[in-house]
Amino acid sequence: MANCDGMVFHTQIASIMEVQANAAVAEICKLVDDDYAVFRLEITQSQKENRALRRKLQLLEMKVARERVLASRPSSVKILDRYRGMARGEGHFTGGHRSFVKPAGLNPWRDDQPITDEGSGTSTQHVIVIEPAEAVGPGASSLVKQERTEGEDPRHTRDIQAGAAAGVAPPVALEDLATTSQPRTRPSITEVSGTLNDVLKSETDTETHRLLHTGSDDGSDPERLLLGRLGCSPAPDSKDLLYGNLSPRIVHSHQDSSDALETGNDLPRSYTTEMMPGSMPLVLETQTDLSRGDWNPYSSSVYSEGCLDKKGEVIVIDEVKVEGDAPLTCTADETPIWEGYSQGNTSDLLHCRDRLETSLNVATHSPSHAFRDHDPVSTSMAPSDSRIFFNQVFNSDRARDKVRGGGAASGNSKEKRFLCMFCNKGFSSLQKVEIHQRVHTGENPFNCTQCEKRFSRQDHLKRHQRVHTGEKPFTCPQCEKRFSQAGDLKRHQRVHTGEKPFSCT
DNA sequence: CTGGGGAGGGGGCCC
DNA sequence: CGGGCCCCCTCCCCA
Repeated sequence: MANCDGMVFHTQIASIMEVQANAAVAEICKLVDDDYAVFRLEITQSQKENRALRRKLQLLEMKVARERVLASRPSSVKILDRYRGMARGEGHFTGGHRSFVKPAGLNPWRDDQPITDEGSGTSTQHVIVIEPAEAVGPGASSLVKQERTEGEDPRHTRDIQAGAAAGVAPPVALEDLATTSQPRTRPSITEVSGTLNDVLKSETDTETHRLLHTGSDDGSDPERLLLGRLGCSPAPDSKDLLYGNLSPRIVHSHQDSSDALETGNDLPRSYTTEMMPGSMPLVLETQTDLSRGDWNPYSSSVYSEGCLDKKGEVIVIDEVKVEGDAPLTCTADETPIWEGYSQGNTSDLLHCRDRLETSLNVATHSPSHAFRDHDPVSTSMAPSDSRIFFNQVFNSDRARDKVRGGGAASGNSKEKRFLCMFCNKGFSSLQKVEIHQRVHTGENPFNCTQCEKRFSRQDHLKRHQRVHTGEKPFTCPQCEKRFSQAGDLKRHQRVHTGEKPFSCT
């Protein structure tokens, strides 16, 4: 019985001890957890303070370094100052700039100063610095970004700078980048932009990619610039239409300076052909250069954009401004009599044209001389010259015939102030040049209701419609034969007269 | 080969 | 100045 009681007693003792032990463990755990939380909080706060102090230290060092550079290299500081202005939204670059990734090792103020969080791995810095570029358009981008990546994130930087250089990305808001950036577990981007306050203000635990983007380099690629918008390819042989010195022709466009430098004097074909209003179809949005006279005041407003040509010599121009005189051009089969003449020199140009007229047996007593002396158009082109250009454009036997013989050779009696924007040929009235330009545009606004044929001129349509009506108003007095065209009758009458005006030489 | 028909492009004149 | 008309030259095609 006593043994039984002892057993019960021991069991109760053990139970009590177990309960007490569990309570003690629980209490200990609770204490540990609380202390741990407190310690973690303190550690976190210390880390924050540590980061803040580090950044302040680095910014002070940056400031010192920048002032040091200011004393030694004013241009660099100018860049930085402009960049700071951009960071504050105070302005924009007036000139072209080119951005590149500056190696971290070349960073004058960040050497050996990687901003790293505690325990982070290797860090790299990508600093994109703005440098002046010679010929980049006003829309050139300016991108200043200092990025610390953990481990590696060079692709991000490359993407940003590539986008900026290619101009594919519009000016990007900082928040947009923040929303698209990958979430991270710790702050990893440090932005160095603008004033010290700006930087300090950016020190938050939120993760942001801050990007200063003041514009897009939308003109870095001349090929895309020229051709992309209108979807046309440059004429593969358009260069063959050109002769002489092309350099005086200047095209202002959004062209990357590097490309321009690479091409050197050998301008892109599309540009050079664009600069030849007399040789190629032109599409100009602006033609305000008075050095060329008041030629073609109409056409520039008619065809504001597009690409067209009868023989596929497609030229597309988007916002070009032409300076200097219109150069003479010549096809390969023409005698390059003006070769060596300096473009842009009016006297040379006129001299050249005199030789042209002489060499082509064009009547030099034509009013084009007086025309040349009094009309500003003369500085660019005379009608007799324009025929040459027309020939160059189409390079066809038909065009050559027009140059050698009749056609427009007879019409210099009136002042031809209206020049075709495609071939520079002069016309006496706006209507005439309008009609003529349909040759180049292929526009046939007059269509026959009977056969769906289309014509560029109303009188041609009317003449054609005699085919359907059977009307033949021209009757031969000798044989009573009837013709629908007066010219046909005249030609026919030579059968009776025996006149053969064309003899083989 | 020649003549004829149809058409394209340009210039001039008149209203 | 624009529209219409006429004239001219030329080319292409066909019978």
